[in-house]
Amino acid sequence: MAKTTPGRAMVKQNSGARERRRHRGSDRVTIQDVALLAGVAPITVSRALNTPERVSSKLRERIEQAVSTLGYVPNLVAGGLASAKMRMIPVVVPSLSILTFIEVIHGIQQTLEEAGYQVLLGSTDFDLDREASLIDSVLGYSPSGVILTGLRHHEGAVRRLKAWGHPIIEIMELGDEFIDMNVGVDNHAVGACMAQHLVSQGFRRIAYLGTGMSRDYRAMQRFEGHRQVLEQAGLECEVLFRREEPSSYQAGRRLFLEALESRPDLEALHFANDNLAAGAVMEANRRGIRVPEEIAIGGYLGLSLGEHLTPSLTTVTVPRFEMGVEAAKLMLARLEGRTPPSAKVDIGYELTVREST
Amino acid sequence: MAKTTPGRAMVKQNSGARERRRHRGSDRVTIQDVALLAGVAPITVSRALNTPERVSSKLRERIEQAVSTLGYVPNLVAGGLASAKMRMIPVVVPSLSILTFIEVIHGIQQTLEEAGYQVLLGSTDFDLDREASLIDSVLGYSPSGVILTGLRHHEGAVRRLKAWGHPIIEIMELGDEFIDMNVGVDNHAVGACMAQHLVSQGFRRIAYLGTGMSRDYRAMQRFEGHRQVLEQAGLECEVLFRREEPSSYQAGRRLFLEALESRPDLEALHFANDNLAAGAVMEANRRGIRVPEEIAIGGYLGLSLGEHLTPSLTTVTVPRFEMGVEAAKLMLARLEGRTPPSAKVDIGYELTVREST
DNA sequence: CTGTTAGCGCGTTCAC
DNA sequence: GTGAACGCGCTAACAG
Repeated sequence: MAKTTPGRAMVKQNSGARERRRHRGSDRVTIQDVALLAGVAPITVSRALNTPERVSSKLRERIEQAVSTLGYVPNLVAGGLASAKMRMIPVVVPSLSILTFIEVIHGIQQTLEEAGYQVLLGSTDFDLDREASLIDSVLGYSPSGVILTGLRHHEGAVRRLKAWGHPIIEIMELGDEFIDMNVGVDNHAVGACMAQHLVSQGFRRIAYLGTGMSRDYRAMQRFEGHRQVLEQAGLECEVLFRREEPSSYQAGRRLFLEALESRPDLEALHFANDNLAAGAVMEANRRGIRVPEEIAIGGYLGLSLGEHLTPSLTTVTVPRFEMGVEAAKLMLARLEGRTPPSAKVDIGYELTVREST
Repeated sequence: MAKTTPGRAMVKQNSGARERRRHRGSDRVTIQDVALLAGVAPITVSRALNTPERVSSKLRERIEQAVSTLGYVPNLVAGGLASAKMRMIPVVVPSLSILTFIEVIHGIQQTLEEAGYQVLLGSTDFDLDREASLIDSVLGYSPSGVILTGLRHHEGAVRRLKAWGHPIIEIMELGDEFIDMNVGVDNHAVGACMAQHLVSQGFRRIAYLGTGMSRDYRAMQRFEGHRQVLEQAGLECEVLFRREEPSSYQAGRRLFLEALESRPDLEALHFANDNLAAGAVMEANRRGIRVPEEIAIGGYLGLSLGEHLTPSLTTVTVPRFEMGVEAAKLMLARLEGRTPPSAKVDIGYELTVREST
């Protein structure tokens, strides 16, 4: 019997493998194959991979050897089912065509990927119902946590999320009624900041120009900050909105021309973001209108473009990439069981005064 | 016995539920709960959800009813394990800080999400080893397919991918040696196209200026196209490279100044992309250098910015969003069992002549 | 068209 | 420090 052992072992191995794959044969290398080769139990392989410190270095080495000779790649789905946790974080944003969200996602992705988490992308087109169903479906992936945009969501979704019990971060906006954690910027203060700057520069006839506020209520919050400052300064609050149109250089150019036409006595224009403001500066260049001598222009975001235009653009800069990084760090802290100092992070903003005002 | 049936049924249901959750109690609603409420077998619920046409409308209705009263959300991980397919497509790109990739991702994401697939984001920082390990780890999610950037990959990764047996699309670049499917643009032709334009405009002293080619070999392919055209025209091929630096408006401005300084007799500048070219135009504006009278500027990409600058930018436009959409469509075709007309899609490009040349 | 049975590959639980 | 047994929730395979 002893002398047949090797042969029998091999036969058993083969037939065992075939047996297991009787029905739906994926020919993937499994933890079982590794265990067989390393001469240990599957669970030991699992431990060697997930909690190496709980396995003797001798076995660990043998297992690592087997892993690399077989080219074993863990089946994260099986692991996820067993442990009810996938190393995955869905990030749900309103749109991927708006640079702001992209930059935040970049920060999130970079930080999470370094820590071994993958980012799942979802976009809602600013529709809270779509957001709700998207949230439901991504929860089906058993993610480790979720990152959402804004503080306003479908009521049912909020209820389900609160019951869910895993880390949730709401980004972009700051407030008191968040689900779990909150990283963002005070939109109202941002709008007020630029308005304050324009007023303090001595401008009196100031207009606020924006697009898309019917979709993105955060743009409306910034406007509200602007409005209050003007009111307190006793100034009239001129507005030019194109609520349905997305922001673009093109839209900025049009808005600029319209404003000049309808109110030629305007002294300063506060644009809802740098895309619009940059469009306005470029239109002014094309028409030979001097900025800020004939009319001043202010934006919001801190797009790198604004720095290079002539005149360079005064703006309120929000650290968007850093916002993503902070959100990811907060997420990781919670995932690793650390208790973050605060569940709410104000990412801040900065008034960047340049030539256009 | 008969009269106790309802009671017993309830008891059984409850105790059964408890029993199942003996060990690790997730209190999630499962397909089992739905089946119980609808009075059918779990598999019927599964079918009603995944292939509704194979279930009688009567049962389907009852099941839908049960689903919504219980608020059942499918556990995609369990389904993924059972079917060896998660409705998920990893998209692996070199960088999320380069707008081009973002726009392609946008097209992919939008198209796939409509079809009920989620996009998993991965970035490699142009490192083929990182790409290889990223590929290995995303395959662990049992995705339905994979989208990769470029045709050059780690050798082992290519081998494993070829053995994998699911749809794989390589984007951005066009070639004959692709793994499974290929959607992209002919970089060599793109570079030649702009060079051809500049030569045909009568420019003779032409320089090619680029950044980052040590990381992104596709930039080098475009340059090679440029070089060949100049050679055939009997012109000298001037170059100014900053191989390590990423592209930015800032880099474009510096490159522009350096070129003027080192070779004041240059007539036209062919920039490796619109970020650089736009930077150059903006620097020219700032210095009062007339474009194209004193020096012409051409770019590549078709960034919307180029259209709004003064002078507006001549460029070779590549439909990046559409490239993503096409890649996603090809993926979907394969996933739905349709055989696409071709495994290779040339997304094309267009010379957009504007004021800067 | 519907149900029964048997896993998918791994990690948790409990025992040694 | 290591292993055996079991089940996570769902679907493929086969039968009726």
